[in-house]
Amino acid sequence: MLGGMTSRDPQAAGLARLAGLFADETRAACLLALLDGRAWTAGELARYAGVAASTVSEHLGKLVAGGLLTEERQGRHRYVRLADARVAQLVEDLAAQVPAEARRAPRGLREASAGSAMARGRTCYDHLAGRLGIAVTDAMTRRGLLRQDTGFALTDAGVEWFGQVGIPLARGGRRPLARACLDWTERRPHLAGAAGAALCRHALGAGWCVRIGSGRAVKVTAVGERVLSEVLGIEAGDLRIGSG
Amino acid sequence: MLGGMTSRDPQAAGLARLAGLFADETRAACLLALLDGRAWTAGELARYAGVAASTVSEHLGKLVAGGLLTEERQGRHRYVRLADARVAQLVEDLAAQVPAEARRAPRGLREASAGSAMARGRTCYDHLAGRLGIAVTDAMTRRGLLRQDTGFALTDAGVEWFGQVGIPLARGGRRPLARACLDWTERRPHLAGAAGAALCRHALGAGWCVRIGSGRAVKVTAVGERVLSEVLGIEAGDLRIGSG
DNA sequence: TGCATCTTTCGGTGGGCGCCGAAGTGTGCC
DNA sequence: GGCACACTTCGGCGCCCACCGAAAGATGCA
Repeated sequence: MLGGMTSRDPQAAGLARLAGLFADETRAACLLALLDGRAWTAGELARYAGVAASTVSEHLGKLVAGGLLTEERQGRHRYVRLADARVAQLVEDLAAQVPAEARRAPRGLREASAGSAMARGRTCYDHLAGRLGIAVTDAMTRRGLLRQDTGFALTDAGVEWFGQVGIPLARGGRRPLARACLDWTERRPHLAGAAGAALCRHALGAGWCVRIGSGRAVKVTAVGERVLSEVLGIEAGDLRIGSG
Repeated sequence: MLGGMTSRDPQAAGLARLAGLFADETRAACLLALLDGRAWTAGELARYAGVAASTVSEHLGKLVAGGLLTEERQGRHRYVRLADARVAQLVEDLAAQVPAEARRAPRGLREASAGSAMARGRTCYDHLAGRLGIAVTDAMTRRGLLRQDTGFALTDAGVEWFGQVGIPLARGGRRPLARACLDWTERRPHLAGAAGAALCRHALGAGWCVRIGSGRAVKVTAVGERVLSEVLGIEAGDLRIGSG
């Protein structure tokens, strides 16, 4: 539309341009893959998306130019990652609005197994998601550390809890401390924001859970089961609610 | 890409399809116009967007089919509106991410005057925005009715305040009571969600403010100034902060 | 019934863009 | 130096889609 002309409505033009970055299946697949919060090389994304390397190279150029990704060159590799938490949130928000029809039962055994592991626990950019994320969020709400009835915020007891457990909360940053992330497999909100990121970082650092393979899936360790039971009252059964 | 073939990644395909609905300047302009929360006819949108009626007709068909709009036929008119608050939120979220470069000083005097009125106060789907929305949100935070330091939620005092002022809060619905909406002119969060909608509805119903013309802009009345001063301690000057 | 208004359908046109393979550039390794 | 590898650039192809005007369909009004 409107060839080289300047646009009549800059806001609409900007919105259309931004949305256009998501409006291609290959680019969308890349963005969803990058939602694991880590850096991927161009070649990995090309294989993942099933297109030629040259194709993904052009896509990454657009995504970087559009501010959605940042890149880091290391030798002959081009690493890209989501630019920041706001971009991750945008991807999540859009993905959460995708009509449910798009979810389809996995085909093979391997795929089904991987899907099940993902459903149990995974990271969503920088916080915990899946049934693990929900269990943590619910437990915090049950114990009065988080309130979801009038919005979504940590309580004073919740802030204190982070200190007691030994997780430092960086307050004062521009990022909200607590925010709801609506996951697209479980359809329930779970803890995101600076507190969610700190919790996830600590959980991985302290060995409460470990990453499975190279993907987003995480698994609660024996240590993790004990600690989660102690500090939040989460029992192992709570992680298996709704099919295993 | 991938002609009639079924897609390899349904999630990515769904995301791309959804984003594609926003990825056209004319459709984006329609969605932004509809962010006033009211129903527009196809002809109004065509004139607004500056395209032929036949063109907008096709666009509306796609937006309705995609679930972003609902339509209501009345005689020879086709009224469309945003499907629900979730869609409105999605439009807001995307618009808020548009790089600031897209905002440009208005050209004519008429346009500048309209822009100024919009900046002072307006509705954003179903809640108050602009400097009015910010003033209300800040005042509620200052008075301990809303907490933004650990997330975004009404406090118990805030829930009580709604009752005292005579604004019924429909709790228990699936929609969160309080939610932050990041406006794209003021770059600060203001109150959205069920409570924000109830407050806006009451403010218009009780004559605290009135709509200006046919657009989104609203103006605080004399009654409104008095009431806002009484119940939230907002003085008239608070609405003029940051250029008038 | 006849006319005006709002909307939709259809055919045609042009441009944008996603895709690929081949060739080119830069880097690491032996 | 020479080879392998990761990525980029380029040319070309084909499809999709936003656009318009003309004509048809639907509705309200006189």
